[in-house]
Amino acid sequence: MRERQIMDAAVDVFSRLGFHAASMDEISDVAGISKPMLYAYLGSKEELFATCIRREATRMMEAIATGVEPDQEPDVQLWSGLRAFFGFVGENRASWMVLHRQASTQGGPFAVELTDMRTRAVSLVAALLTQSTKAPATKLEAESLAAALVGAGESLAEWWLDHPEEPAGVVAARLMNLVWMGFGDLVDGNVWHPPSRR
Amino acid sequence: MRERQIMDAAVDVFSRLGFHAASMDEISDVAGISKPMLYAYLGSKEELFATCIRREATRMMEAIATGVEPDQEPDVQLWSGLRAFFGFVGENRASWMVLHRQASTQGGPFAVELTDMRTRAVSLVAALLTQSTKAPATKLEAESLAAALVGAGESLAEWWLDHPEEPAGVVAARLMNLVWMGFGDLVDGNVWHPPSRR
Amino acid sequence: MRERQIMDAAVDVFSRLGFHAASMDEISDVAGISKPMLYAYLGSKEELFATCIRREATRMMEAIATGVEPDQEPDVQLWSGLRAFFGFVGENRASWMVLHRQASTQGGPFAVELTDMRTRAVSLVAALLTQSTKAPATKLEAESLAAALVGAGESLAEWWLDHPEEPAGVVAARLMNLVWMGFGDLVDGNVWHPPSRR
Amino acid sequence: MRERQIMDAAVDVFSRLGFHAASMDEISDVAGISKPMLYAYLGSKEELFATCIRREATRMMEAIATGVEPDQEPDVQLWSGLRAFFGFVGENRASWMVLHRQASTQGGPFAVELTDMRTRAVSLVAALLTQSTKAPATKLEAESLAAALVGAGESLAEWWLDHPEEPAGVVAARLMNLVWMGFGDLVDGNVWHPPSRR
DNA sequence: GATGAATGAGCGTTCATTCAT
DNA sequence: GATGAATGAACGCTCATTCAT
Repeated sequence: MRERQIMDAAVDVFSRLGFHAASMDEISDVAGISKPMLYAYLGSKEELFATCIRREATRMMEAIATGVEPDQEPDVQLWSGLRAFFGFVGENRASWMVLHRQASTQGGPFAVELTDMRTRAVSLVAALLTQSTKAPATKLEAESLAAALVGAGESLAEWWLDHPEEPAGVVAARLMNLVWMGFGDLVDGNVWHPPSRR
Repeated sequence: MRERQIMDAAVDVFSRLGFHAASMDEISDVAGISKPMLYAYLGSKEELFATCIRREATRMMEAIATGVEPDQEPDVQLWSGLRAFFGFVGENRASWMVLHRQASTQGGPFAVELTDMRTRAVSLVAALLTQSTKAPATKLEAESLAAALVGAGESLAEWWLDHPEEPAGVVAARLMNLVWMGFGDLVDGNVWHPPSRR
Repeated sequence: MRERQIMDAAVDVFSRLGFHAASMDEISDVAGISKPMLYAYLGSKEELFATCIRREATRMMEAIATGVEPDQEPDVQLWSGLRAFFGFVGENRASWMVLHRQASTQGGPFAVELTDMRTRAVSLVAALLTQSTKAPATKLEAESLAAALVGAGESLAEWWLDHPEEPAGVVAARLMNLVWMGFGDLVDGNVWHPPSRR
Repeated sequence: MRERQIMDAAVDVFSRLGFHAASMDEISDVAGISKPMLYAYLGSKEELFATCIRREATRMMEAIATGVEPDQEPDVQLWSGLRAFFGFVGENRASWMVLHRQASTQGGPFAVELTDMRTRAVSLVAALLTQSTKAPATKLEAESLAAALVGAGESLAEWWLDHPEEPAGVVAARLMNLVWMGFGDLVDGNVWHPPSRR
């Protein structure tokens, strides 16, 4: 499909240059089509950007939803989710950047798309937290913890880009340990292991 | 100093409008000087922005360094660091926005400044982790965990911008609990408390 | 004929939107054909517009020629001509607008078509004037007076577009009185009446 | 004044090409300045056009107001007005075109400027007509006759451009004869003469 | 014969940047 | 040292015009 090829180019350019610095000229160049075609297929620059965000958000959420194992214990669920997340980021650097970085700086229409995705992600984590009988987490608490988790994931993913020798699983396990065990346990030498090794 | 007054204006305008939407005209207006002076003192728009980032990053690192209590137990050190961080963000919204939100979306020259700051923060936390006798963390492990923590802090701070009704202490405590106790303890109802209440 | 249907659409669109705002897309849409066909039949946008002007000018001149009664006294001839003119304008707003309003504002190629029509109209009136035995009008005099009369008619017709509540006959009679009796008689209360009431 | 020189260029270009076909590039070229200066001095294209119309309308009305002799008989007043009008048009072809032709085709903001001027012109003529005791002209009648007169003047002025050998006074006298004496008198050989020759 | 799909060229507008004073 | 005035270079967007089918 033609739209697909254009959006790929747009995600590439947006993630490299940011919304404002990206020019429709460059996007159409990268896509290998003329500017009028770009407008015919995807509308204005803002519409194009919003569409990019929506598409990438959906792709990532689907990757995570596919990877997660909903019938397992909470820790296993979180573990599978993180693994899926790092797997996706590892293979879709541009997607992730356009999705999160860029979208959060441009106000207005884009905030909606991002809020949508964050809400879905937060719901997932919040569900995990409130599943457990003993954790009477408020909505605000769950939300903020989810935000922290997402940020930790993002930051770690970025760090990972500078240390590509580490496999995705190791990086994911490291974050899993941080958020599940906490530094408190870690400094005591207690670590969390995937279920197969328990 | 003349530079000081110009930079204050720049941080104000950049944080309100973002890098691209901010115009040198407006910055010079707010600074109360003419545009040629602006260029004479701070160079190009990009240089000015990079300088802003550098200055604000330094201010923040200093605030944290001042707040942290280096002779205490690791958890107290972390806690005091987090409190200082969220305290700074709460009182310097403009600094923080220009620093983080804007810088992270503009490609190229600015990433360097941001990476610098993140590296310094990561080093601090990594030192904390390796201080502890029982944690045989490799340098790589410590660094990645620190990266995750810093990211969680950044992300939570950003979330906080949209929920200003929460007091700084509450937000900091929430992150402290997450990273010290871990979800594993949290779902069991175990929480971390500041030293005065132990 | 295919051309006929296209030109009808063109006159409609041109008169509604003006030359520049009218797009070949809209004209082909209204005509119910594809754009390549539009170009095949009528050439460029400028050619199409010129053709519209020519067609509508011809239609109008024919309407007037049909309405005029050449064997009557000069005043009756003039009267019947004016009546025919205002009758045509009243029933062909679109024609008239595209013809006059639009054509007169676009420079260059279109002026020719308009000048042609005006020349033909002026010739008719000039002939009327020189018919009369007692008027030793030079060719130049007759032509200039005719030009003035035609302009008065055009302008009054345009004024009429903004005051559609007036019947065609009243407007025509008003111009007839002006050009036949003159202000000199009008301010004395002398008016001209159509022959049936003499 | 810099504005003056820009407006002269704008009137020139607008009158040659029409509102839409005129480009800001060409106007700035003709004015001998850069496009940003054009925008700095006169605002957007629409504002520039409106300003042109306003200026030219004012110039013309002043020329006529200066030429007219308000304490004379109605016919002398009209005569002096017509003479002033043709004098102005003879020396300001571009002004007149941008003023009348162009303004009447563009809707919206420009109509206001034009309506203003037409209202002032119509008032003058209507005052002439209603001055005379015997002419109980309604407002509508006066307005329409004034429109016709204006159109006749315009058309004759245009005809004049193709016959530049005729002096302004002769052309003005011809229109004076038409509108004061009417064809009825003219075909009988009765003509109107300026007061000095009566 | 007819068209869907494509584009070259241009427009109005803005802004970082720099002379002339 | 300081500035008002000026501009080169883009940018988002549109449209008359034409291939490939």
